[in-house]
Amino acid sequence: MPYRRTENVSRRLAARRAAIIAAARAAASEGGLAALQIEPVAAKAGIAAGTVYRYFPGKADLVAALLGEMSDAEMAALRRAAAAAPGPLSALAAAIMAFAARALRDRRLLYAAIAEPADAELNAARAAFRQTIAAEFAALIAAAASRGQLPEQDAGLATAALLGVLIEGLLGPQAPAAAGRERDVVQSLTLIALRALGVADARARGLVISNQPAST
Amino acid sequence: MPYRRTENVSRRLAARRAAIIAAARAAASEGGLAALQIEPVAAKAGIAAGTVYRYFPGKADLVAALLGEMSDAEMAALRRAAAAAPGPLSALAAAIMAFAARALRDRRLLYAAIAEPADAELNAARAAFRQTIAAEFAALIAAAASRGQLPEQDAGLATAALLGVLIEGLLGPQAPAAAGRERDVVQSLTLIALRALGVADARARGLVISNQPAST
DNA sequence: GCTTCACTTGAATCGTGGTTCACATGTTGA
DNA sequence: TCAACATGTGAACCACGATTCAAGTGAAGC
Repeated sequence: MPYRRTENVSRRLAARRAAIIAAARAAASEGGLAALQIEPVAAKAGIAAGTVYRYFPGKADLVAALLGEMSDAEMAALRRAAAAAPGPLSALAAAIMAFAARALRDRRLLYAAIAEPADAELNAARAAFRQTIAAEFAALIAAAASRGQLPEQDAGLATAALLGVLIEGLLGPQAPAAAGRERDVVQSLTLIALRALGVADARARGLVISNQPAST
Repeated sequence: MPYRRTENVSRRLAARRAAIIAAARAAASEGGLAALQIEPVAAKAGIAAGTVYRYFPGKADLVAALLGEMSDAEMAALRRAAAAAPGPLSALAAAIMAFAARALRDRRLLYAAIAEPADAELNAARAAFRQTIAAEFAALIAAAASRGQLPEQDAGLATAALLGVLIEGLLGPQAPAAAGRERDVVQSLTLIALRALGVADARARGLVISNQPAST
């Protein structure tokens, strides 16, 4: 039996798989979904187009893998931000700011992932991505609501609205004007988001300021 | 000179053009953008595929025409709703409710028009559609702000956020649960939207109730 | 070195749906 | 009815990009 997959080879394969996903991320980040094509991605990863299909059954699976990675990273960041806050409402504010700050760091990529007009095949993967983030925010909202720090309201609608504020405010057509004043945008948008959820203006301003730096 | 276009023919042509747009609208309303294809639309309009190109240079132009019609209708409805209100803030609330109520009347169509993953060609037309609506809301926001009924804030961001609340709340993935309780959704979402803009919770509730029926 | 597979290649294939165009049919004014 | 032109037709064409696959390359064990 003259062939068995070696540890060494396994590592190489895994690395290549990761390289393909990284190439896909880079392509989407640079040129949006339009640039997320098999041939260019393969070229970026230094392999032939056909090889991609050794690692992913189809394009949809590749995109799903990329979105999965992004989803994990996003969730981790939100949790980290929330965990560092003193209370539920502050945690919610921190998570919102973290999301906004991260989004502005690579707007094109997030736009591609969450909002860019795309093939219907991607919708399932995209829905999962959105759902993951939505669930995270929903939990934070629920926590704050259970302490009476938010008014009674339809949780699903509130979560959707929050996502809407963030998506449209960060990625929407008027957002491009934000270059250079990311800090401002993050703070203003967080203020708006908190108000939308029912936090009084004055209180919201305080939360925005107390969660100041919003790095990472 | 043995041919000159007759009044009669002109009317027929105009009617057919309108029929094509209507067919496109129906297709999008029933099957989303995926159903908005030349051949099916032509069939719906009772003509051959090639004939569509006598009326529109290309698919993008057809879609643009449809979006233009929708845009006009939407703007008229918003203005009508706002005009009937007693003051600027009430007008804003009325417009928001009108938009939400109309959106729920044909969610699929609006989703196709504003948010559904689509070909990049449509983006220009779609952007114009969004821009029209955004401008309308921006004007209402500005009017209310100039009377001191809204706090100082970045107008563009506020408008984007408002659109985000509406789009995501009405058309987003979690929206489908709304069947049967449209009235509730319209009111809750309007409340959230007004709060996002800086209207205090209590005041916002009053505005939502006073603009009650939100018909048309 | 040699056999046996896994992995890689990239040109050819394929499906999709918008667009074209040679031809057919209508319409007008004489 | 006829000439001249507009309008309608739908099958053929085309571009695009995902996917396939027969042939080439490389690693593992003998």
